[in-house]
Amino acid sequence: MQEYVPKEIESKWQQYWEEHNLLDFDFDSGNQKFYMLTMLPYPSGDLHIGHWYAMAPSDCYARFMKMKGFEVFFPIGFDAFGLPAENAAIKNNIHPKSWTYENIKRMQKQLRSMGNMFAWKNEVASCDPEYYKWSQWFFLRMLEEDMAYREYAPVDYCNNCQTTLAREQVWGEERVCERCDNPVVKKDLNQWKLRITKYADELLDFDGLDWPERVRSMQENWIGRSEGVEFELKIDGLKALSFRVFTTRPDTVFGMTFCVLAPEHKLVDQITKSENKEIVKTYISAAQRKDEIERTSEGKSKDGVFTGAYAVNPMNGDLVPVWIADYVIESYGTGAIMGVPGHDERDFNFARKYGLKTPVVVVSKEQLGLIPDGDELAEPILLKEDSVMVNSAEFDGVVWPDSFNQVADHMQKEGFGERQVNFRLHDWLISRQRMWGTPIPVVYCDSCGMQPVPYNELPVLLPDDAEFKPTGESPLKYHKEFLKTSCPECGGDAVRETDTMDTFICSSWYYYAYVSPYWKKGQTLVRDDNPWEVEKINHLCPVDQYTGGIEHATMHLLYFRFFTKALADLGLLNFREPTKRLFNQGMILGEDHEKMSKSRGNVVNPDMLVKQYGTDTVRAYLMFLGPWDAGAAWNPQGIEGLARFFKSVWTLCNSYEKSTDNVSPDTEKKLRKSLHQTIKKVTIDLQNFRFNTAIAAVMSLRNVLKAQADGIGSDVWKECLEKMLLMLAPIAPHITEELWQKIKPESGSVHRQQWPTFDEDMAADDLITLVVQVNGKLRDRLEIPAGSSKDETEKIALAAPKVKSYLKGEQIRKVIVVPGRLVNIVSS
RNA sequence: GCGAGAGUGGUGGAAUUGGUAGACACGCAAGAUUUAGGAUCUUGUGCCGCAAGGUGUGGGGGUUCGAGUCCCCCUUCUCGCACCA
Repeated sequence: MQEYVPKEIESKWQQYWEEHNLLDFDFDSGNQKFYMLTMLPYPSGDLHIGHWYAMAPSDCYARFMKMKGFEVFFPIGFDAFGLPAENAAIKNNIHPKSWTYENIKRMQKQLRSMGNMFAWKNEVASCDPEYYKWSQWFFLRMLEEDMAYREYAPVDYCNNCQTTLAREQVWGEERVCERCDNPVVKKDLNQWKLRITKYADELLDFDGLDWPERVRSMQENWIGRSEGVEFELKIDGLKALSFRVFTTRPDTVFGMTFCVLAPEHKLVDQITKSENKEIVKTYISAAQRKDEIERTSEGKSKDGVFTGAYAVNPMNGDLVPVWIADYVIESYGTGAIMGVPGHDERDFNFARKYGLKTPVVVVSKEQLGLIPDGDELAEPILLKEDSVMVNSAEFDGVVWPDSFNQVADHMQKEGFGERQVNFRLHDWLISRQRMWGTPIPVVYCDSCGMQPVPYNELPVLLPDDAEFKPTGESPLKYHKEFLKTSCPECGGDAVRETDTMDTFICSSWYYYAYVSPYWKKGQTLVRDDNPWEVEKINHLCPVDQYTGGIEHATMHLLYFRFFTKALADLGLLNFREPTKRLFNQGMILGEDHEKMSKSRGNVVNPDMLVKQYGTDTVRAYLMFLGPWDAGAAWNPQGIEGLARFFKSVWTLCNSYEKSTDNVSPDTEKKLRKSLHQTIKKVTIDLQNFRFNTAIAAVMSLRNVLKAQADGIGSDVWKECLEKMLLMLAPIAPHITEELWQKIKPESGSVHRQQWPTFDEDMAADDLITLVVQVNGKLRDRLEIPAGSSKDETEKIALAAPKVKSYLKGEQIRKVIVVPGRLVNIVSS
């Protein structure tokens, strides 16, 4: 028999499967569908080991489900818009389009070398006009429904990348750009936004979703729902002027000794007394000049300035000074707060710094007898549960949560406040001042204002001849043919929007695009179109199992849920969650346990590994490294173990041709038992994405086979080999196909076989190892029949000589028997 | 600070409901085979000890006949959020 040479068989089978449509999705199969989805890759130009780590186990699961009898849809595509293409364009003087399509071509080849059962016929690339015309179409529909809107607003802007950034693209305390690590600044621009906040509450509802707790809590945290009260404060002496504050602790309102407005607050100018103008102006311009780094990293010390104005506490008529301070953020809540220093850490620090009073208005029940003096507080009282209101007029003695409700009711009744739910989540800012993205399909006319591009003019195409210079502005701004157009309303001169969409738009609906790729290709679109084949989308979606990296927990995974809900409300989908089940794989790290990067020199090249070991070994090793969700550090030596394993599987299968009718019943039994135990373990493990232990179980079966070599040629031996190949088929599709064709060519592809089943009785041991402990310490192990009763077990254990010696002279006080497992003898 | 998760041999990692700690692999050691190297095979391998035995899952305490697993305290690490009112 020939040697196992992976590269000779792998490309052969890849080609064979594709040419014979062996793994294609068949709508008419009658089998239950299973939509398996792995996050679509960005075509960076080289398939990284991280892609393998994400996709190989995913493919294994898809193949496993196929063998289990499901009709599996496992598509792939490319998230092909984005900044790297533009940077490459500027650097190499090449159009981002050419750069991107060259990369896609290269990556297609690399992806094919993985041997995944990808549905290549359903492939999409988001930079294809036939793809992004639908992104534009969705935008127009959302615009009609007021789900998209334009707003002049301060935005995070990266001077280096010359673009606005969504909040989640700004990282860390230093507030740096996620791409280039440069500090982000604030800039006022007219921006397009999508009303994701409309779905804030629904996005918090994870009912019926089998998602990792981690992602759920990250999303909850991100959405940041908080229940409170919003109420109005009038400015003393300027009764027409008022501002609103949001608080989650209305029960502490009697402890308000000042108010704080964010420096950007609209009212600041109007209420500032002339004698305070100078200092306020200085403070504001200082705050503006400070970039975000300074503003947040300044030791969190609270500073601010007094405006000279006073506000009226609507509960008791008290006058409180109005300050401005940059610890209050314009974009959260109302951009203004009530300062209750007795019961809030930040307010406390602020009050102590500026000599403001810090009265106590809620205490614990224990403190009721001796209410602390506010002036002597060393720190604020942050108690909420079971807190009791004091120094609060008619509300004295009211206990949380009644205290919240009674004050809220009072405010509502008196008409100056009401209950309010606040979210940290902001509307999704989708404008990007970049060229390589989906053009936002609107035009601006001098006389008619903003006008949507008519549906039948979609797509608004990106020019192929834009010039890339490092000017910092979108090349679309200088491209006359693109820029200049006519108004769809009046026919007069108009200019196109030159901003493009955030690429998270593309990835918010790609899994629906897969179902009917390039649907209505070349056709003129109308408003009432369906963006996909309705029967197909309803049959295949939602996605049954989604897998991908945890890094997308609050961005992509939130946006794609939002998009599904929005599209459902547009009547385009009949479900509201894109996927019920999500699994996040961990990250693959370098040998040094650090993130892989070129600068560290710890990057592992999958192409080299494939060349050396073959695809099957690389796939299997990645799955063997550890639990998939935990991630793993690359260990260059470990892969040898998998290479050896497949070699030995190959060698073992040579014995298939041999035959014998001279096998001991003992060997036969051992083999059969191991086989069924292995099938059971592998089936359960694969179901739960525990690839590492599944592979370990097959390795154990291999070890048993080697130890029972006298069984070679027997029927059960052959059965073990066959089923071992079936179990390995999803893990190592090529070698198993090759060997399967050697031993059972008449049955067709190994990947079209039924997943092996197991029999509990066959898997059961008939002898078990009984552990005998004396006073909790292991003293002996005995082989006893599996079905032994409690009494029998106890008798056997007590009779064991070793045990007896430990019990000499001792009195037995208690005997604990766990049938089938252990006996623990407790002696005096 | 808040939230989530994790600390098990030289290494990656296994351990149903609390019931044999270290499966499976890597590495290492000895041996076999080989002209040599490589490859392959066999055996061994938590730590201390010649052995009997003792000891052992980040540290400390507790519950229990019995704890890697449950409870309390501490500690270290990773990730996410962070002046959110």
